[in-house]
Amino acid sequence: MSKQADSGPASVREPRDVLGYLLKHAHLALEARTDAAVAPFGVTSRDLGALRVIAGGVARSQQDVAGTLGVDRTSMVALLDALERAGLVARRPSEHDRRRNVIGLTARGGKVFAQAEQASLAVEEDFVAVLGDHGASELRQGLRALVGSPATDP
Amino acid sequence: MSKQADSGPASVREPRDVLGYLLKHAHLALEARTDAAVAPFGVTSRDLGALRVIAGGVARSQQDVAGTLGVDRTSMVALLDALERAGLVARRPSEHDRRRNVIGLTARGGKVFAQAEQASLAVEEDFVAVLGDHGASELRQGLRALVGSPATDP
DNA sequence: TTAGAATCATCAGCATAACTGACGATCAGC
DNA sequence: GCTGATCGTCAGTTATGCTGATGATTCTAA
Repeated sequence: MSKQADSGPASVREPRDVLGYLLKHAHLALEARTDAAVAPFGVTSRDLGALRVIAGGVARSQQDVAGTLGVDRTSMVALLDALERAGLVARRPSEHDRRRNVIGLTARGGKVFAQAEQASLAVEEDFVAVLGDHGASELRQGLRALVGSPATDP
Repeated sequence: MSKQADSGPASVREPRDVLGYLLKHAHLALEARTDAAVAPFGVTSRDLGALRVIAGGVARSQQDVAGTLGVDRTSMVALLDALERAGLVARRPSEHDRRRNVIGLTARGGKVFAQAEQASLAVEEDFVAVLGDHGASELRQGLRALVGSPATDP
């Protein structure tokens, strides 16, 4: 053997001390619960994210929606294909720039979004309940600060 | 067109108000920075996570490592294949249970881990610097609480 | 003691999603 | 008007998770 090195020098971080681990697992846990909660409405948490941005009415194009969500532009094509097939959103070419598609919710899409969003909110509140009201809002505050600052590249 | 519904009723959450969005993007941002910081050592943030668990010396099998990290057991095979090919870890059959592989760091693996972990720590500290010491520790605290509570399934 | 169930590492196959690069259609600036 | 950039789309590659199967091994119970 002799190829095996000494491998427990006491100074090794526990996974629970690693921020990346915490962020990943918190996200996975919340996503799993959200997916379960919105599945009855025929959508996934991913779909709901897109519906939310579209409902916000700020996005001017598919790439706007994709960029806002951090989804790849080519994945957004398929995502919207599915939502359109399900009758939840409608694409129409922009009048000002016919390269762009303007995405809007259909009447049915609006209803589904409202219901799924309510379920998602309930899941979120339950998820952060252990922190208490104060702790929950501080967590959001902190995360917003992290996400808000793009980088420190010296 | 008439198929388009009213799509901006003011009550739509901004992405920044959605916990899932915040967790996902905070994780992605940190992961990207970590990957950049540890790349010079020939590993990814994913590799580093595995090295960390292995260095901890608690894992008794590949599946232990995979389970701790939340990585699929079948993906762990390929991950360890790569680390082994790079000479950073070594598999050997357990003496007590020869179905299991005991994974250990090689001497070189220990060095790479130490260097990459240091770089990763620096990235983390820089990443949470905007929160201040107090805010950073509160964030970790909150996340630990979220990850710690498995579920509330009524 | 031995037969059947369970566990571990591995592999193959499928699904999802990110990424790159290309294309046609369209727009903007010179 | 031309050139270059942008938008949606498609094709192909890669990475990862999941399921299910296999062989080797261990455990359990009769």
